[in-house]
This record gives sequence, C-alpha cells and structure tokens, in this order.
Amino acid sequence: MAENDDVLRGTSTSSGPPTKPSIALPPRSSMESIFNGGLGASPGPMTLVSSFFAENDPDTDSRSFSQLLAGAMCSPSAVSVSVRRSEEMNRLDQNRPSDLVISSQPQSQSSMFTIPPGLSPTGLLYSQVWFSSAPNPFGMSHQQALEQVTAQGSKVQSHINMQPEYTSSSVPTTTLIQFPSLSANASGHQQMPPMKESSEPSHADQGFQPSSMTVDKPADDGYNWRKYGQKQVKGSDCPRSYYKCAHPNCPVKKKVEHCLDGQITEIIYKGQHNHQPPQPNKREKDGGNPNGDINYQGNHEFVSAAEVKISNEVMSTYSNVKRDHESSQATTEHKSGSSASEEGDNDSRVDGKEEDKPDAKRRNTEIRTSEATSSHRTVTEPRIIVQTTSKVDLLDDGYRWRKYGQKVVKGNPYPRSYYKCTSQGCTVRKHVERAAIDPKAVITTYEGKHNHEVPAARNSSHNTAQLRAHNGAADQHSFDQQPVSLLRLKEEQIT
DNA sequence: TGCTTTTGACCACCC
DNA sequence: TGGGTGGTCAAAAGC
Repeated sequence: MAENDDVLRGTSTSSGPPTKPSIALPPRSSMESIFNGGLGASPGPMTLVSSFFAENDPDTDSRSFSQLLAGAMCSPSAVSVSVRRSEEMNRLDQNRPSDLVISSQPQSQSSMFTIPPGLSPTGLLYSQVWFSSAPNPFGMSHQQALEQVTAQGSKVQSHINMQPEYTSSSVPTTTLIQFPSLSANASGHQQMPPMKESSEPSHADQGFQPSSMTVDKPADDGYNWRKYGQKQVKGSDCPRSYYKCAHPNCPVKKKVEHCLDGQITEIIYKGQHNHQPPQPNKREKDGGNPNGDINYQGNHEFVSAAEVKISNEVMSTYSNVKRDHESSQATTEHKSGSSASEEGDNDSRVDGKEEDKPDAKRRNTEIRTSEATSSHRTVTEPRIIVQTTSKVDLLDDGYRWRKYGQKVVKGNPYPRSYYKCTSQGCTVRKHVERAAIDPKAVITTYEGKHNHEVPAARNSSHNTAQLRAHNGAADQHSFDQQPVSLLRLKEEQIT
C-alpha cells in the first residue's frame, strides 16, 4: 500500500522514490511474532519511526536520539507541520485511519508524534490494522522498532531522567484491553459499514476502512461464553451484556457493551481462565489460527492468550482484505516465522511465564476492549492496561497523576505505567513506558487535554516547558475537542 | 428436550 | 442512611 507509505513518511504522493533505509535493524526474532503474527509483513508505527530515521539520515548510528527524532520530524513534509487529519491526507489515503499525525513541536524538547485519539504506544506497538496493508521492508516488529529507536536514544547521555514510578513491584489486579479508535468521525471521514466478523469477502480495491467490530456473538476470543444478564447502562445507549465462561468452574466473566447497530464498544474480561481455551478445530494446531492473522502468543498467562485472541478478532476484521489477497503468503509466514505462537508452544510458555507473574495478577484480571470515545466509532487497536493499586504520583510534568495501571509487555522487562490526571473532571491520561533495550529511553503518551491549570506547586519552569510542549501539541491537535494522544519520545534523566 | 438467551427483580456497593 | 447504579440471579421464553 504505497499510499500508506506516503502517509507514514509524512510525504505526499508526489515525492520521489523512497530512499532505501540504511538503519541497522535487528534480525527478526520470535518475539516479533507477537506483533506481526500472521500479518508478519506489517510494519507498525514504530517501524514508521525507524523508517523516518533511516530515510532522513542514513548515518543514524552516529546521531542522538533527539537528532534522530528531529531528523525524522524534519523530513521535507514533516517540518513544523501538524498534519492532523487533513483533506490532503484524505486524498492520500482514505483507507487508513485518519488521525495519525506526525508533527514537529518546535517549542518542545522532544519531538512528538501525535497518534490517533486513544491510541497508546501499546496500541501503536500492537497496531497491525492499517499498517498491515503495507509491506514491512525491514522485517521488523513494532516492539523491535521501538527498541531500535530507543536504543538509538540510549547513545545520548543528555538529560536522562528515570522516573521513579517505574517499578515492577506493583501488583496488577486488572487488565484492560482497549480498542481506541483510530479514525475520527467528527472529521467526516468515512467509515466502513460494520463488518461481520470474518465471513464477508472483502476487496482491497473497495477501499479498506477500519471499523468497529460487529459480531453476532461478542468477542469470539476462543472461549465459550454463556450470557447471564444484560443491562442498560446509564448514560450509554449501548446495553451491556454479561457473560460467564461456559467452562465448568471457570470464574472468568466478561461484559460486552454493544450498540444497537451491533458494534461492540467495549469488552471487559474479568478473572482468569483456569483452563485452556477450547480448540474447536485443528486450524490453530496447524499453525494458523482461524483468522490467519495472529496466533496465540503465549504471553504469560491464559488471559494473555485472550488478549491476543481479541486482537486477533479485531485484526481479522480489519485484515480481511489483506488476508484475501495474501493468504498464501501469510500462511507461509505463519509456518516459518510464527511457529512460536502455535498453541503447543503457547501452552508451555503460558505455564512458564505464569510463574513469573505476581499471584495477584493472576487472581483478578480484566480485559477491556473499547473505543476511546463515542464519537470515535471506527477502528480499534488493542491497548492493554493492567490496573494496579491506586496510587497518586507526582510526575515531572507538573500535573498530579494517579497511577492506575501497569503492564509488563513481553520482550520488555520494564512495565508500562498508566496514569490519570487527578484533577477533578480532568480526563487526561498519561502512559509512560521504557524501552526494552534502554530504560533511559522513555516514551510518554498524553491522552486528552487538561481542562485546568497546572498545580502551582509543580509549576516549575522545567515542568512548564514540558507542559507547554504537551498542551501545545494537544492544542494543536485537539480539534473538535476530540481526545488526542501525543506520543513523546524523549530522553529523561535518571535521578 | 435441553441449552441458551432474555428480562425483571434482587442484592451489594458507592456516593 | 438512602438513592443510584452495576452485577447477578432465576424464571420464562426462544431456539
């Protein structure tokens, strides 16, 4: 999908042939299969980042993280451009989520990527939807790309700031998977009509549009569920259905909110399966899951399999087009590159990793899939959040944050942390993560826009600068009062 | 006939 | 303490 490539580079379609990236990339690893699964040829947003680097500066190794970012941001079309979802971008490609923004923030210490509302770095890392249409010229997973990026950043020793919240001691109690939207309706960007889960043939030339899931049975995540209740949730048009895992003695429940049009707006899993997912057919055993996109990735625990399943479901919805045309290729890749995600392997890794998890995490796990806002009804990317005990933290951007989640991602020994602004009525969230390779490289994602002033006690100049960068970008992108996410790649100082 | 879904009612928790 | 809300139960209905 050349159009996507153009979008990713922030260039127009009129630009010349892409320069071959020269960035040195790590070889593909088994971990990669987590992110590319059957879509193995899919570059993710972080691949995009590395692509930026490479494209604009072949000599990436000699440059700092910031320089790399700056270089990336200073690509001909990206310089000081808040691209947003614009008509121009619409022209470039109507088939991609519209809100991916790559912008330069001159006033910021850090370059920023503005990512679609609700799309967290995790979402980016897991993103396989619309990026999946483009071939991955690097054979690089999103996580690897992130690592690559941050590894570059690690070479720079300036202003490294380790945030004290990065601890692995938090006891997660709840896992959420959210499907924030990638596409804003407010802009009038067209949406696909709700797609049936996987049965309807698709054609790429019809224009692939991401869409929320429409399912006859909610979230076929590999387990069998029995509906035991339904309620109309106040303040929502979407009734909420309650399901229990049909497996005997399995405590897992899930709540599914779906609108009248059938679109699932939220899926919340609670608890953890004490059994293996049923294996209705041999497709998965053969190394290809029913959808051919993502296999079980065997991530620590059963619920992780469910996460992948959910991701799988969504991806399968979105990748119908791709699958129709690339099924043979995908199958080949599955067999060769994703064998680690076959169920057998999954089982062993589930058991093995399980031992490394805090018990509390295994006790109560909840997975949520949702769209970020009611006005963003289109695509969804899995965002994985592990809720932990509530904790109020002061992070160095001046605002008061309450840590509400943390997630350890496979391949990254450092947890991701999730914070909410503690100000009354403020919905801004912050997502902080460290790179797997270099913990000094930190990615902070702000989601939303503060509706209040910085708490005075924390309103230092340094913080103000960061804040300005944050809110400045937010202002820049908070069109239509939609939530925005700012993915900040920055270097912080270890204290 | 048995399983699943629907739906009203009840219960518990939180503010 | 009471009302509101979410979660669950269980009988009825549907398949």
